[in-house]
Amino acid sequence: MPAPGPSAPGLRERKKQRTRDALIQVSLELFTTQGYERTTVDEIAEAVEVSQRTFFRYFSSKEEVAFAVQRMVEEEFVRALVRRPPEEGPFDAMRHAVLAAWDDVGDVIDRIVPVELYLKTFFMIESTPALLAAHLRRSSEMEETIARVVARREGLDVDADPRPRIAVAAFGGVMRVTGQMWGKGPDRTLEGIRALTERYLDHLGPALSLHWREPGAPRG
Amino acid sequence: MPAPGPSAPGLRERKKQRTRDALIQVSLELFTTQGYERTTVDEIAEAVEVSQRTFFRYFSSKEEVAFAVQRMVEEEFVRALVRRPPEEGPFDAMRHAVLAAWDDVGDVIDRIVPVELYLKTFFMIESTPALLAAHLRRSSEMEETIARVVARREGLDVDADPRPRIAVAAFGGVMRVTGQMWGKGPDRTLEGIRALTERYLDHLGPALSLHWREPGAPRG
DNA sequence: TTGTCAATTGTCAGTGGCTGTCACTAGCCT
DNA sequence: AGGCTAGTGACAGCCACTGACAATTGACAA
Repeated sequence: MPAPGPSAPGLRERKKQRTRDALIQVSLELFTTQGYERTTVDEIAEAVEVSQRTFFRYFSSKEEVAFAVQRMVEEEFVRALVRRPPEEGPFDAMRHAVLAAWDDVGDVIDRIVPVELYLKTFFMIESTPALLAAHLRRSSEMEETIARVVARREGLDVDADPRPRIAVAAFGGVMRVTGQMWGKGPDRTLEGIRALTERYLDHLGPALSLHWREPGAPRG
Repeated sequence: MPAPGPSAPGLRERKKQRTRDALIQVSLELFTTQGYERTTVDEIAEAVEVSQRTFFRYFSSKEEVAFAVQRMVEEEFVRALVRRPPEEGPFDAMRHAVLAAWDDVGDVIDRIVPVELYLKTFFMIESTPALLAAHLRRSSEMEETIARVVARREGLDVDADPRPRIAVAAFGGVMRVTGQMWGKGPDRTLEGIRALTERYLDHLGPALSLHWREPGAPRG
């Protein structure tokens, strides 16, 4: 019997992982080629050779599978943010975290699906009303998470001081515009969105990168 | 035959309007008392004594009816923004427009449903995932509209200069946080949300209210 | 190896949002 | 009065999603 190292989680577990990956891959492929609405869950299930019921055991909704990869990207960003040195101000930290995340996600994504497919998916999300709505809700949850991280970095209480949430909301707003504009523009590559991120943040930065710890902080 | 003045749009038209208003009122009442998900379209239709099919002829989805009043509020804001004097900077204009809108919407809403019901609806939207998603997507469309208004005011081209969209995104982000915090807080009145709006915008203002027309404007 | 347990899956039936179709009713207009 | 047509109801059907139960299969111990 082989020692169950960290790379041998048992047959059952591996099978599950394979099914999950297959569902993601097939879903994104169908979504990006035929469109999200024109793809039925039955179709996906059939292509992966599982029952429709099983699909819903892996993903609680058709929407969720569309965000499976996106979720990894977001987690990468949060990790990057937590890693930023504490002496950085909130905006610098967020800014550097996004850019660092864009540098690293390529590898992370490639472990599940081709980066190309992820980019197409991202574009599809932006242009499918139902998915755009879901995306924005997810972003908003994300912002809450980030606001808490920022607050912790600054030693503040999110519920007592509105500044973390406000700053993150403004930052998030810019990130969303970046995503939209990237989708509309011609350069649909990872480098493209990274460059755009940098450029757009430059517009907000000069106006917002004040240090909160300095005197003159606004009242509670 | 009575002269069809502006207040006499024909029996058929009036009947339609009454059906529509009834659908809105009943829907919001049911949504806010039983919850959105636990209210079926059949239920609404039955209460108004129309067929389910007719409901969908008035509103393209169950979601849409939930935003019928919200839509009026948004339109009020855009009107207020357009009315702002051109010498005001973008942020001052948006800020004053929101506050002016909060002052006026009371009357506008009351023509259709009690303001009380609208406030309860607003709260319900914030706390129902499916509606929150829809709300955010609508907000994002709203921001695009506003960005164009702002750009026109400043004599800019939205597609050439990213600043209008970025500024509006940041502003919109703060407005959304305001809505959320209002929902979580104790003071669920129109005055409450107006005050909170003012307070939160004060936090962003000092950092962002620079004049774009001054020298030192960022590059393209 | 084999039997048992528990996790995973398939099948089936049902709910609810939403759409197309078609016949019918009722306001409108000459 | 009578034809026209907007608005409606009734019906059938698609699809996302869920609960319940039975069948299967990997895990693990005897």
